[in-house]
Amino acid sequence: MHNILFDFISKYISLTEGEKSAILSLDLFRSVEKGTILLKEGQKSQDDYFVLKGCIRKYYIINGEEKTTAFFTEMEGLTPYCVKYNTPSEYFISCVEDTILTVANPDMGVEINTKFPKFEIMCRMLSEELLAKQRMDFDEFKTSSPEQRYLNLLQSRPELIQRVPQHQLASYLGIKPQSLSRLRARILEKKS
Amino acid sequence: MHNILFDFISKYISLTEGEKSAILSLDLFRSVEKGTILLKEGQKSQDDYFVLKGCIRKYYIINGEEKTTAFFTEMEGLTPYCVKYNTPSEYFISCVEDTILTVANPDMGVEINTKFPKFEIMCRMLSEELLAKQRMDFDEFKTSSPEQRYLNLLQSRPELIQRVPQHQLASYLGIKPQSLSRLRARILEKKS
DNA sequence: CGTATTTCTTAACTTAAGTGAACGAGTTGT
DNA sequence: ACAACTCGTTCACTTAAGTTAAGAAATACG
Repeated sequence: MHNILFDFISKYISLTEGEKSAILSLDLFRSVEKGTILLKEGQKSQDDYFVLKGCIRKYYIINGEEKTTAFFTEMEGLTPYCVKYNTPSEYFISCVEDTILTVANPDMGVEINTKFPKFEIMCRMLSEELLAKQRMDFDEFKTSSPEQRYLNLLQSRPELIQRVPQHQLASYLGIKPQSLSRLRARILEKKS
Repeated sequence: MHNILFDFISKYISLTEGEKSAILSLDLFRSVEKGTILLKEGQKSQDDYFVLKGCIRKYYIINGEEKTTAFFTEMEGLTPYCVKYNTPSEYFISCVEDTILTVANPDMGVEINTKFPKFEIMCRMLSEELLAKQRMDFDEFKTSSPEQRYLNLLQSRPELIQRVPQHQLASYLGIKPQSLSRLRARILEKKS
């Protein structure tokens, strides 16, 4: 389990054994059951998440309807907006599957960053990378039709379509479940 | 002009006079005419932009059609994807208005970050902030209809609607210019 | 100036997504 | 084993965006 985290970190910086044990001493690892809600709308939280195994989902409830805006799977992390700005959360986070993740809070971040300046560098690299990726994803979303977005997802994260219920996938694509069904039927028809 | 940049930086870290002159010695400032294309599709570039005054636009050309995905105005910065990954650019960047901006490259960043570690911290803070904002914007886009997105933009960046041609705004909202016209007419009708 | 070009709007028609309802398959709980 | 629920699909109908075309308004330019 720990190795998954250290393998990930090693993509950015190299760690000494001392640094590794400093991280382990923080006791970050959590195992969470499918369906567990990690964060609720209106709640204040200081927890950052990083998924080691499994899948978590971010969603809003708008006019009584769930609107899923993101899935985080292996090697993906999430700092909820409410953590950065210490405001009540606007959205929910729940586990799509049984999930193993790390839970950190900003205090730990500050502590680690002060002790080991290279973490500061890693955090910058990681944020910059995620920002670039996020902007790409946003651009792709804006410039595509729902059908194209579904086909893109089929290319880029085919496993997600298997792991996640259709109605959550639909709202992730910005459409209703019925439209996703229809759209898939349309694609099948075109192929034949 | 310099003060705009230093005021911005001072939101994150405080600078000594020595640090300020180190920045000024890099000769970052550029004045660019409306219509100038700063980056073309297919081109490799090492330039980061930060807008001090004016407005720049990022757009793709897909099937011969311009698809605008972002506008950057005062106090907003952009590191093109192709800079981070040293690949040919997938999009264009051009000036919507006469614009004053800073142009930096990663080497300067490395130089400054090594000399003044607090820049590293500022870069992390800035990236994290932009990432959080970007995710909020994406969520809002996904969870809204085109009409709602237009109304949101009217709230959040009213000046942009004045500064930018309608057809560019339309594609920024993910629709065709004709649909934007119609949608605006519809809103006016509702009000009365 | 006046002409050319770009930009915005309007209209008629097509296509696709939203809505409400119904149905069957699969799951949960008792 | 049965009832209750969730989930995905389908259908008929409504609404809004895409498409094509035309014309008005604003802008650029010789």
